[in-house]
Amino acid sequence: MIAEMAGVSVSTVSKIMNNYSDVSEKTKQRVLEIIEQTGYLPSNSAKTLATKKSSLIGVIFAGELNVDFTHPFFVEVLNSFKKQMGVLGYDLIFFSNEKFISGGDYFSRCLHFHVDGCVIISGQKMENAIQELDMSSIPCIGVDLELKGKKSGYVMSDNFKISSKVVEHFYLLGYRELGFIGSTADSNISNKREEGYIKAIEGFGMAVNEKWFVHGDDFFEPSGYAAMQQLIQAGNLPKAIFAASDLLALGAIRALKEHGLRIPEDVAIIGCDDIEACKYTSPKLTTIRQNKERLGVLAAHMLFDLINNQSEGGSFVVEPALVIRESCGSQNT
Amino acid sequence: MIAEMAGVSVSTVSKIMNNYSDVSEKTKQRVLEIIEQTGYLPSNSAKTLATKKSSLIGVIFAGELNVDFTHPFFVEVLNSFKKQMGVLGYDLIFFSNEKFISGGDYFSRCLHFHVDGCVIISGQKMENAIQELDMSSIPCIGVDLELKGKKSGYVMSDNFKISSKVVEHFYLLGYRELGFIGSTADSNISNKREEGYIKAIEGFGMAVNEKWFVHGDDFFEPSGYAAMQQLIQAGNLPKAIFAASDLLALGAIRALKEHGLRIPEDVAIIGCDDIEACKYTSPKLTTIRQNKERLGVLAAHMLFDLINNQSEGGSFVVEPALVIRESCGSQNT
DNA sequence: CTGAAAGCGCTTACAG
DNA sequence: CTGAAAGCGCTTACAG
Repeated sequence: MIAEMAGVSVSTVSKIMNNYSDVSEKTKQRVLEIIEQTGYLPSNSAKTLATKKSSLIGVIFAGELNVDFTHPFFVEVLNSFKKQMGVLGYDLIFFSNEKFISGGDYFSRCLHFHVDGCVIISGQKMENAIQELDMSSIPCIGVDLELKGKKSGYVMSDNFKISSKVVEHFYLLGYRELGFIGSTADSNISNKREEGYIKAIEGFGMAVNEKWFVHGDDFFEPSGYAAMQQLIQAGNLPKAIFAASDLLALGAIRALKEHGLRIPEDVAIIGCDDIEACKYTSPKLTTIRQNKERLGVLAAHMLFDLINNQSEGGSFVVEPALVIRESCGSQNT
Repeated sequence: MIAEMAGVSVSTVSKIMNNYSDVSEKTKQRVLEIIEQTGYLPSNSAKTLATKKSSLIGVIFAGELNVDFTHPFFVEVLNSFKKQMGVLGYDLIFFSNEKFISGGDYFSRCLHFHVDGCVIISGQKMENAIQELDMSSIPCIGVDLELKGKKSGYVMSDNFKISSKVVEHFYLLGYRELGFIGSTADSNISNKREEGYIKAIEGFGMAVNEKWFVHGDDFFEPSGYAAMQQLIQAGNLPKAIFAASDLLALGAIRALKEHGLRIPEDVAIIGCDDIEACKYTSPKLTTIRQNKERLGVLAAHMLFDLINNQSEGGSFVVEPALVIRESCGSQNT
């Protein structure tokens, strides 16, 4: 350790760096000064090796069809997560999802890097490696992913409430023939929204017409386009459609426009997420806002508490909000 | 090391893990088998401590006003970079840009984590810490950032060519009154595009009207909106505008629409980057595509070579391409 | 072909 | 209040 320029032992320096109390104020000041001058930062690997703590959080894009930096929703919660984790003193390490050169599932890789905890971003077709991690002693927080392990927790929006807000809005505007565009059946989130949607429709005493429920391969724009095409092909469109993501909604709008259909005059649309793009489309997209910032901050704090044994895991559900723009009009009161 | 279940020494196991040749095939097989069974992965921190190599690449969002995961252009090159780095055997670590709890500039933090190299994403208002890193012996690759250090290099699109393609397209469509929307004067990239734009306009023998050159605070949508407002306020609009980013262009379009102006009939627009959103707007945005995937892959390979001393730094410039959609029409031949 | 030993830069009981 | 020593889990000369 370079800091023996101060003429003290390594142990003493170590104690100072770690804010132990049993050091004389005098030597403490002297050492601190030298540290300041040299811009010294202890080697992370040595520290990690000695303590088994790395101040590193692993981030994992789970699922075979996984989300990446390109995903407008998750990327925003990740952004907020990263910031919050930064002020808590952690850096992030992103695991490459390609098969690691030296092999190794997520769990071994967590050990390998001694990460203090992980955040796992939901994707499609979950691999077993995620389960293994979930069940391990490594603290994990799922985003839109219901982790059940002892040292795990998760955050997500209240998906049932999302759907009921959509239905309520449609209902109040006079729409009675409601359709739905979701993702595949192996998407838990899509299923939840669909289920909630159906419940809400029935709750309002309207009829559920299964023909108007279609599904893409994922949550992206082309899937929305394809799903809408399918609906248009079948003829007899619903008056209003809830798309389980904004991107899906944008795809649907593109298909509608290509067929000369107007939004909202012919078909009203509500998306979900409130990504940036909603504001720039025409018509501007009415949607359900997921509080991405809050999801990220919450995930960070939960993970922090888990790491420091101040909590037992569990979940946090955040409140969604309807954002009214132009894609539903305001007809019929 | 757990693997002494094999009845050999740590040294031997180490040699096997590192593919040294001087090990008998027999013991090698035996050890490999045990490794396979236990799913053993060596501790990264111990290895790093011993070798000074971490197989970690630091990613830095540079500048006080820095880009983050939310930026549609950089995020795509990062995505491609991450994938490529993954197959090369590296994981990524993201430095929190908030002041690190224990202090430390980028250089110390690189030492701290023993990163093998860094990728630095351009932002606005570069801090000195970046220069320090650039000049250090740590391999660095800048994205849209001209690093000059001995162990540094950078990738970017050919910004002059970007501008000349824009002008050529405008010219061929008959537009003669050309405007420009850029970012602040401290953005090197914006300046390059503006400079190239002016040169190209003059090259085609057209007049440069400075009144039609305006600037926002950054490359984001609201800046484009504000800049366009300014132009509209001033009256006497140009016939065609080149915006230095797609987001800037989208903002400009929004302002134009609010004033009842039509695109491209009243004003034609070309953006830059070719982000996803270009396809979903109306009109769909004509733009210059930056090959984000290639930029990322190139950055990864250059960094790899720098790390392995197979190159001396330098730069790579990638070819941009015009993508014609709807925001320029095709009038006047 | 194999292993004992030193070293990487820290932390943590433990003496003094 | 301070320091010597062992240990964290690897790698790398160096002997054998």
